[in-house]
Amino acid sequence: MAADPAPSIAERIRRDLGALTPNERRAAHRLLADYPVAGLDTVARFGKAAGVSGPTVLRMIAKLGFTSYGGFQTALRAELAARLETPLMKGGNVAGHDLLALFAENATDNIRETAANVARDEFDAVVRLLADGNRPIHVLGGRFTGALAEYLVAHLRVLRPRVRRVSGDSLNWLDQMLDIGKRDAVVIFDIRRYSGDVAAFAAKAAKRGATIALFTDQWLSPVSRVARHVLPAHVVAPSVWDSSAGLLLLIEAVLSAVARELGRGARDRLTAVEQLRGE
Amino acid sequence: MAADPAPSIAERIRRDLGALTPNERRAAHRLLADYPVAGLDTVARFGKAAGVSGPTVLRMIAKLGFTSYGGFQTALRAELAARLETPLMKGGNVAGHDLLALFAENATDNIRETAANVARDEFDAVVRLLADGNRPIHVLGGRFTGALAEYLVAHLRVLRPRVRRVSGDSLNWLDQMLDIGKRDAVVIFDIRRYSGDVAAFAAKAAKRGATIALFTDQWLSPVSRVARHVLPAHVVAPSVWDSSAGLLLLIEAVLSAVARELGRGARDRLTAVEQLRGE
DNA sequence: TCCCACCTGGAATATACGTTACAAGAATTC
DNA sequence: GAATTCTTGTAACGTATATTCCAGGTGGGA
Repeated sequence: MAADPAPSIAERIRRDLGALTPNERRAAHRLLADYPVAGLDTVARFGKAAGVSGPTVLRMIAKLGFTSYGGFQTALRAELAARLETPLMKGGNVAGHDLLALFAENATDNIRETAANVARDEFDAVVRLLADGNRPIHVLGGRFTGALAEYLVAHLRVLRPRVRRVSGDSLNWLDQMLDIGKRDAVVIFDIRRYSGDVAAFAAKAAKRGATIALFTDQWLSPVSRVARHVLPAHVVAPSVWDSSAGLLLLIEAVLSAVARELGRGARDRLTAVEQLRGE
Repeated sequence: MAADPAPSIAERIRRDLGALTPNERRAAHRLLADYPVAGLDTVARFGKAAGVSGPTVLRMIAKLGFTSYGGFQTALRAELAARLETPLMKGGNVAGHDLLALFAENATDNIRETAANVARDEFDAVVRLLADGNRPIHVLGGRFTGALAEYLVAHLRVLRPRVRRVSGDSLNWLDQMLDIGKRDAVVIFDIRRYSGDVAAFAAKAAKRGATIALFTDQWLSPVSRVARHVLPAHVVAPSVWDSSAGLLLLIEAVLSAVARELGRGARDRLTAVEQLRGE
């Protein structure tokens, strides 16, 4: 009930995320995505789950201010105990059998969780990346996330030039890979079940030196291992499929922030586009 | 979600409590009292907290059917992860009112308003329309809503045949109009600023006798005049553009309802598709 | 009262684990 | 393009930990 005065470990991670090295950040993301269970495992298994080595995990822990892994785990356990103490029954089922109301409730949960778990540094970094008008942007989505990729592209194109959606089937992707180099940014959408094709594309792009930003679910697509920035959304839904509400939140918030970052330049461009359309 | 079929560790303890020796029982009670955190500590500390020795703890664990303390802890962690998966604020509230939090709040508002204002009869009618597998479906979106159209199509295609997205620019639409007749259903996405092209397409399709379902904003696109069913969403956002969160809610809820309506048929189709993909 | 079966914890042991040192590689700066 | 700093994983190390063994203790039955 009462907000703890001392910053929780999760908060500390989000705050210090900027001071971490890329692989350390990967480990931190893994912890946030599977919080706090991932941290209760052994160093070796924790590292393996995050795709980094044990020492990297320990360095991450050290930068958070813990002198030993044991102390870190003790803190996690204490936090967990405090949390589990308060009954976690979330207010009884108000939804009843109204499907729409049920979905609305679920979507708001996902959105709240997503907003709470995204590291602000990562968010800002992605915004800066997309707001760099000189840097070419390539956006790729999977089967269902392709629509989200299109959503992002349709809006981003209005704000800035050099935005391209990587489209067609996976065989054509490779052709489009030729244009990707060190200065390019690649935005990937990938939620479970993760697409092998998308992961392969991301890996190749990373190898070519491109900066990769990943929109994924809370369990993190394997692409997270090669991604420079990761924005995880909660996606669980009472349905056959997961819900994209959290991802959409991230996209819309990023777009708005990019527009603000670009300022007047984007506005001019926006009105110019409108004018062209009007004719 | 679904209650796990395997008995939880806590249940196992309660069941086997009679078979335990007095001190083993003390350890078991300690675990139940501080579940599952106590069991994630070291054997020595666990024992000390319960007032018994390490070996006693291990014998207790062994009687529960675990061959090693490590295995026991792994089981506890797995159980904990499953339990925490259900929405539950991770790591407390995020400090400060940042952009993401602002958007999250706004999105939840939109979603709540949308759910409150959609007529349930209309919702059900749209679901029945889309669940009619014999009726061809044509889906059309505007510049920004095109992505939402694609989202709907990508999912609906898995559930049923005869789903087509009306794509390309507005000149090509007319060609695709030829296939549309009295038995066809046309799904239109249109939010402000409303597209004249889309409205024209909808009017023509209506004239040909097609049944039109419209996803729009709270002020209603002019298409609503020719539409048979209208689902309005709230879209206001603190940004350059409106938010599609409410529309996405409607889409996902409709999809889930259609899946339920189609029942086993859709499931079979869904698994068949997955199998094809697997090859 | 003695005996026996069963608990129980202390101490020894083997192992898994956290930790540290180091060298190779990547990124950055001049 | 070269030099330097930063980043990262491998391998060796020492320690904390789980595990085993055994002796002391306890309670119940003849």
